[in-house]
Amino acid sequence: MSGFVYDSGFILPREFYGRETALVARDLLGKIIVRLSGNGIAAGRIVETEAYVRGDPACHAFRGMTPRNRAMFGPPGHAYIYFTYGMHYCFNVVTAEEGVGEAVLVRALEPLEGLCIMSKRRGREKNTDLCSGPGKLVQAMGIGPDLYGHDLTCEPLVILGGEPRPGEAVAVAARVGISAAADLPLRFYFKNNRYVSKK
DNA sequence: ATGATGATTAACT
DNA sequence: GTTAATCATCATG
Repeated sequence: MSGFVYDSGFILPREFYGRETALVARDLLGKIIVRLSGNGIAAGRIVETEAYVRGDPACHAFRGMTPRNRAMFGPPGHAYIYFTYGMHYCFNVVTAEEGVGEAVLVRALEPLEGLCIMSKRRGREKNTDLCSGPGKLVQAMGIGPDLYGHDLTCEPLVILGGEPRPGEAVAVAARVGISAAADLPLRFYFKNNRYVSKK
């Protein structure tokens, strides 16, 4: 392990995740995801999230547990990763309490470290096109189905503490790309941040 | 067994 | 703004 980002942070404790999902989604803004792999270290700051909660028809856990969503019903602080549109993976953090089935979708990161690795994985050069979307950041960070259910307090994929910068404001809006419960204000992002997936 | 759908992205017009 | 790419998952029969 190496890199200033990794050495300067602290790993978020499980208690951070074991709270109301919308709160976790909001508080995840500014936190840092670190991915260790054979290619080196990659890290990014979370700038956009969405909450998926109980009683929410847009939530993958809405109709109960299936082989696909079983990680959502596991302990908080673990990864729920799913495949969609026949070509993309998305990364979520399990929240609330075990057995409930709630999670936070991480929609965008501000790249901090390992920009070269990210560019290589993405096949794109522009910094703003590396992690500005749920499918993009998963690709840039080298996150795959092998990390399904992974404990995010452990390597090789961890989330470290971090705070909003002075003057950085949190915006709340409707979630992106869903048809059910499309009006709920469960999307959180940093206003005016260039790495957010959509304005 | 079959069919509709999707927490997306990139490439067009 | 529109659309093709591309397929696992899930509900239905």
